[in-house]
Amino acid sequence: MNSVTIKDVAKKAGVSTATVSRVINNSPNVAEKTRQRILQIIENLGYTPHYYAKALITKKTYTIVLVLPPQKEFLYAEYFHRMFKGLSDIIWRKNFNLLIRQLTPDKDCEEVFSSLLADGYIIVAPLRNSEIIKYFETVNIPCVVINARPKNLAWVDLDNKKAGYVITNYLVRLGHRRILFLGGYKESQNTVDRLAGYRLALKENKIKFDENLTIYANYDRETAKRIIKEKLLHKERFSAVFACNDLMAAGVIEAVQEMHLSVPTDISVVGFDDSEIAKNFEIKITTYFQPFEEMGKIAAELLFEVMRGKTTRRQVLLSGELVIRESTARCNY
Amino acid sequence: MNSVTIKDVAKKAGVSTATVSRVINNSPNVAEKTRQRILQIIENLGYTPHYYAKALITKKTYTIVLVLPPQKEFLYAEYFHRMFKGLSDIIWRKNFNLLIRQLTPDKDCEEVFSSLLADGYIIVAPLRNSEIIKYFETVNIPCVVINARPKNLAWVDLDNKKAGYVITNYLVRLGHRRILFLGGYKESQNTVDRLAGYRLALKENKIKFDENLTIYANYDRETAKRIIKEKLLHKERFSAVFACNDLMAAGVIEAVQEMHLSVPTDISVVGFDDSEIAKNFEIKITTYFQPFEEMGKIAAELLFEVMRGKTTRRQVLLSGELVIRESTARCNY
DNA sequence: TTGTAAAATGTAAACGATTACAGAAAAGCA
DNA sequence: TGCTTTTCTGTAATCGTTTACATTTTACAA
Repeated sequence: MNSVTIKDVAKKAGVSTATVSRVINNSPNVAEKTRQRILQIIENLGYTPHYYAKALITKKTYTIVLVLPPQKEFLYAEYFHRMFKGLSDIIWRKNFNLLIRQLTPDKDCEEVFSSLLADGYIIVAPLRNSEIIKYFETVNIPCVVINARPKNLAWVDLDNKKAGYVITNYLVRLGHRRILFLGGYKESQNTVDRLAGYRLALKENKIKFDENLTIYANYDRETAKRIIKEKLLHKERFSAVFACNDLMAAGVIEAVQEMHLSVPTDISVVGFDDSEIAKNFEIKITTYFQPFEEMGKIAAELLFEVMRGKTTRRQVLLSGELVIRESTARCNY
Repeated sequence: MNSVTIKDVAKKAGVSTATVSRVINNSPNVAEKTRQRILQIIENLGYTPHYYAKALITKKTYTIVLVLPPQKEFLYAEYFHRMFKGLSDIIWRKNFNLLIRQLTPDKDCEEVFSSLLADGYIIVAPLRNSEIIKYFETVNIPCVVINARPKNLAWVDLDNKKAGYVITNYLVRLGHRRILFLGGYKESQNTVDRLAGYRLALKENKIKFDENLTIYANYDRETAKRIIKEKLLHKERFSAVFACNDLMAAGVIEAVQEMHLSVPTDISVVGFDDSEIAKNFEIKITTYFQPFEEMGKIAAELLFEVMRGKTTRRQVLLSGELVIRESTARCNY
């Protein structure tokens, strides 16, 4: 590999490695003439310091690890990519390296991390009761969590309750009273919080909460489709669906259409995320924009703050925005 | 960070660091009793070897660098994610680290790489005349290139000429004779090769190549839309469009519809990539599936072969597959 | 010219591991 | 028992840097 070392440079320049090291690190105490000469030699030899050797002694790796949750689909998910864009921008701009690691369900996290040297960690959407969070809560290594809110760590997250509230309120103002809440996983914190917002909005509008109108489809399009079809078959009455992602919203629309009803005339549908499918589906889907890119960006910035020791637990709650498209309309009964 | 070192273990066990090192590395020459005792102590102390120190001496980093081209949009692109999935699967399974780096237009590549120690590199879609390729062609560091075909390096790529041929042939067999070729960038090798396939198919079918039917829209949806509208306004005659990605195909469909024509009745449209938009667009788009995930997977496997010194320039050409959906039909005039 | 302070450079230990070589302990054998 | 062979363990150099401290060189004043 890169086999020219500081010693080669030193020898060629007729100085000690210490001096070379000093010019590399811009130490002030080195004669201008020497500095120029050494710089020239470095250039000629094509020398670059050995990252690991340097890290070994300075204990700075200039590496950030991005830790992803173990779900297989995660790497395909659009929100991940948008977040990644935000993150990487900041990290690369600072000339840090970015190392990615997806957790596996089996592997003990400590084993993975203690051998994965880095200056900081960004942990994305950890599972509930995830080992990693516990690990980072104890070890005092700089880290920032995205989409989870551990008490003692820095994090950035979407205000899901507010989002649920905004969406529901919007539908209510369109005249809808029987709004079906279509969650992801029942235990997913995102879903739980959005449901809370949904219920709050209902309450404020004096609409009674109906348990039959809360169902879960694991963020999966096909599941959503199946469930909604069943509901319609069983004559469950609702005039609007609030789906916890756009994929499920698409499934809902398909289901409605296959039951010979129409969106939005008969049933209004709202998605979540503002992903590509919402923009391009045959009926453009009304949805709630999540600022993923900004989340990534903020997480990275926050991490650098944590690494500088400025803070260890600044916690940032972001808002998204309702994007109204074609899948929602006034309730007409 | 992880501050328990091999010395701590050695001291606690009352042996030398050499012995501890031997048990860590499963050297056979260590008494079973000692091994067990040391293993126990390692466990208790939560010791893990320092990655960088180890790398420094063994010259193995267990790290692969994924090098991305400098286009900003790249990180958003769906094909990147699919590829990434294929890659990362293999790399993580082998317990290697995956480091991602996007090139910047300004930064000199050598500077970036010589300080970025790793065992191997995967270079994705390098720009024509890219510095990196030249660099890797000279330095003899294990690497594999995706979507480019440098003579002296290992690579994996799609057979774009064949793809162009297959698509064009399909359209011809539907009765289309005036097929508009909508390329990405004029200089992009992908576009060039697909165009070659297109021309070959025309030739074999005795259809004269018409220069006016070859245009470029930079892989951009809006540009495609604008250009097609213009063509239609100027009464350019064509019954089918072969677009070099699905995004442009979507733009084409929009243009056609806005000119009060219909897809596929009046004009057939074929996209490329088989991305989400092709599956979900209001008219499901006929397209050419690119096996991105497989490409990533093969690239990673190939890289490991190269690293083992088995080969340095195995070159793999993959085929995709035509996916017929709703945007194409028989030519009816 | 000499003395002193400041600036430049060198020496050597350290970072946390591995490993060739040497030395000690154990085992095998007569 | 003593000698040889095998197995186990320790010593110390090494990887490529940085940096505290020591030393040399330079600059300047008297």
